[in-house]
Amino acid sequence: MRSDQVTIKDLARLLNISISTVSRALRNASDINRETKEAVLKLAEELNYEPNFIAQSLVKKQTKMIGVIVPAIHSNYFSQALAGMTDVASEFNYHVMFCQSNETLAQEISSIKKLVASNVEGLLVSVSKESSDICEFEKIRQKGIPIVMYDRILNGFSCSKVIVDEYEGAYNAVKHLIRKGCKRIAHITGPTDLSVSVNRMNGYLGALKDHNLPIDPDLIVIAKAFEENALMAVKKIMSVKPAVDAIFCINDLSAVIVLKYLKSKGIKVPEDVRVVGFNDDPVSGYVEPSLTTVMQPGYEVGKLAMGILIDEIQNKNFPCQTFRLRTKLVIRNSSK
Amino acid sequence: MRSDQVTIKDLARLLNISISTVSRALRNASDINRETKEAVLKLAEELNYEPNFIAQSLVKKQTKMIGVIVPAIHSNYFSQALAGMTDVASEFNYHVMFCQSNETLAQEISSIKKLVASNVEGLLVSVSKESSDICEFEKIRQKGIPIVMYDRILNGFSCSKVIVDEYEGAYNAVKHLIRKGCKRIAHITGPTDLSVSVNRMNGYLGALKDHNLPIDPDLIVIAKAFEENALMAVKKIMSVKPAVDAIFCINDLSAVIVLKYLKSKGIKVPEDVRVVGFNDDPVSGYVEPSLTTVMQPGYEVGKLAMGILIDEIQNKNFPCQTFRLRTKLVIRNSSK
DNA sequence: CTTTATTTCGAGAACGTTACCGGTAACGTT
DNA sequence: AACGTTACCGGTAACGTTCTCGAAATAAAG
Repeated sequence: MRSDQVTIKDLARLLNISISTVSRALRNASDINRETKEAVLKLAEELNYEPNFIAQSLVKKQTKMIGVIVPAIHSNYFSQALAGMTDVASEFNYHVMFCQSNETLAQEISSIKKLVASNVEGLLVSVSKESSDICEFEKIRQKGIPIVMYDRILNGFSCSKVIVDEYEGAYNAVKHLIRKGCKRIAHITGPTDLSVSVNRMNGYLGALKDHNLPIDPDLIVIAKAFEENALMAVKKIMSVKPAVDAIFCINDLSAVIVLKYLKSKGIKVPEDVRVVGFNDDPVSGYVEPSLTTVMQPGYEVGKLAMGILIDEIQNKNFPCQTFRLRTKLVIRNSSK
Repeated sequence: MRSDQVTIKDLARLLNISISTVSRALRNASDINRETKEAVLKLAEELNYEPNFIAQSLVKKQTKMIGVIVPAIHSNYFSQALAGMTDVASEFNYHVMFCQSNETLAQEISSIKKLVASNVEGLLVSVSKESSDICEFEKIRQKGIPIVMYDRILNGFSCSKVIVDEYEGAYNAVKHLIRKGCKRIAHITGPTDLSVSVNRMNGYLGALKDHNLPIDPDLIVIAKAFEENALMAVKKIMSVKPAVDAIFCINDLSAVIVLKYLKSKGIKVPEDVRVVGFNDDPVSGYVEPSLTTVMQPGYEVGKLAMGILIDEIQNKNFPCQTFRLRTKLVIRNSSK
């Protein structure tokens, strides 16, 4: 903040009128003479006057700032979401203040506190993998600050939420495999307490059930840290008899590891085993064979979440609806 | 901003002391009695008092906010940089307000204006592909707001800059190819007015010259929109006689397209043609064969740039140095 | 017991703006 | 001539802090 800033006072002094009049002229109120108003505007232009946003914030009690918490900004999906958010925010003249939680609860909480302390008017949060506690968020809401959760939500906390329909995405992916004639479809999932794991797993189970395929517990393997444990998982899966003819992976990076392993073992994809991932990460278009995957509309999630939040801020009502965006199955060579 | 906020006034009233004393207690000044100070702190804790950041900003003339402009937030490199920035910022208790230029000059300018109007204390900018005009930035600096440019810099504008040594990166990549025995090394470059193109091209030329290899203009092909024109470029290159034995690409995505084309034509990589990219995009580890590439330390660029900016803000001196971070050649199968 | 130093505190201005309340012309109406 | 409208404008209090200055209370020194 510069100290040489031109203020409303300077304009008033130079024009020999009161600061109230200048203020009125600037935010074109009704009770002001056209000529004086024009004089003020002209001088303001000449002196390059810019209203002091901080001072305005103080009296109007609004900062036009929105806090966004992202688990990890590298990650194609979240950066897409962030892009959607900033686009909508700037359309409505809001600013976004942005923090990373780096997937830890501690950083998440400290970020939230910082954002609240900077008087954000609303919060957009996707919780870290560690988070399950509601009470921190309850505190924020008690202060009257609206929260919209996106993607990684906390079920116990009531607020507006924007998520993608992972169940349907997984369901359609597995249905696609079944239509291709697969009968023994394995699933590599994540930790059972994560909503991503649960939703995608349920979609998998639902599709099997609806198509009268038996559910074989041996074909469901947990990869605790996702791609880091995917290799172990695929090894385990490929050792099961009778052999599987498809693997549905919780995300693309795991699927890529699976593809690599299968190739190293001389197992042909998609002829011997079909593989499907989740996310539509850029890699999936580049691997060999290219990977069939479930596209999540990250940009749209961001746009919608920000739109809802701004609406809640401006209308001061909090409907607590949950919006579920649809995924899209992107069929590539790994399942053809 | 909530209206039910506990203020310093409330504390004063409840304790029957003046607001000045409360203020002193809160920012532990020297001239205050230990007991009263403790009483204030205790009550503040009980009532959950949080200082009003806006009010503090107004009188202290500092907002603790830094504006960051990114050409495009999706893009692994820039999101890495952003991660580095936010990490450093939060370490020094600064906040980052973030805008996208989406590679257009218009959005870049409007973003800058918005950020300045919100009283950011400094600006971190990577210019869009369209930008070449200095005067907008001159205006900002005249207001006393420090600017640090990172990655995509404007040479004509004097400020601190953080870039990666693309020349050296390209030079080493080409040297690596030469060491592998390559003699006819082609280069797919970008538009000639972009600094990325120029720097990498110069590195390529430098390495050839230093190793006494002739420069063949037929082997340098411009792909105007990078990867979108890479296919045409590689076709042109492969039609040149005598045949090339290596292709150095301006970025990884172009290189991946090159790899695909060569594979489709039955040309073996690295046996017939070696390929090297630039950026160390995540894809490069997943393609087949995996891609040798030049790693740019995005996270470090962000950290360093933010560190310099904060230093300039706090010490109010603007040394206008240029920092050049080193790249790292990541050797994978496409050049082995 | 006065004088001086030290500690502790309060009053009030300031930061730049908005918003409310009232005042003064000028004009028209009765 | 007295009154009511209207149009325009100024004074001033807020918003929640920090900061300077001086005053009061206490302690130390003579």
